[in-house]
Amino acid sequence: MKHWLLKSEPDVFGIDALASAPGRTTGWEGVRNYQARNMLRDDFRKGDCAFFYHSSCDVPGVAGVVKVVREAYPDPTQFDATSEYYDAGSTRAAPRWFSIDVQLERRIEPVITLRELREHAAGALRELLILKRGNRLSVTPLTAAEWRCILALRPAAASSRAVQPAAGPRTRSKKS
DNA sequence: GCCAACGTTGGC
DNA sequence: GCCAACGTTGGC
Repeated sequence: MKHWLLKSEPDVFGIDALASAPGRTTGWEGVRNYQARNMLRDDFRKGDCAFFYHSSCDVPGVAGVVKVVREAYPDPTQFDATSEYYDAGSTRAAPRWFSIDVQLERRIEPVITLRELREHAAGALRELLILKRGNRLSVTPLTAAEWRCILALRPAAASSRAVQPAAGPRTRSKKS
């Protein structure tokens, strides 16, 4: 099983939108970068896990965990003349862009911020692609070790018997 | 709004 | 194939 990080702008489609989508599932549409397209088309497998990352917003960071529930298929928005992702140069016979479907596994609350990820930039997340200078790809792979390291920043409550809350002020009021 | 770092485009 | 111009991304 592979691990991924998928960026989305919460103003366009965020974790709230995914949580309220039918089946908590969405098509990952609108990717218009060839390198990202190649990964979606060739490398994503049913059952792969991905982080849902909020970008271009007040608090950039990892907002949830999703699972790939459908492998690559032609991105329908490329054929939709009313869509901002419309691509007149693409045909149904030879589609240029591809989507996958992902389902929300769990939210991560509070969001694991980019700042927080950077605290590990000299250590376990040294090679994490989104921390590399200038990496703007909206789809990037992670190693299993990177995946575990990030997940360990917000252990799932149900899976650990007595996780010590992080030291510091308790300002959270969210229920789990 | 700024700006660095990319990717894409198009002339040659 | 080269490369300058341009557009986009995305954090700050």
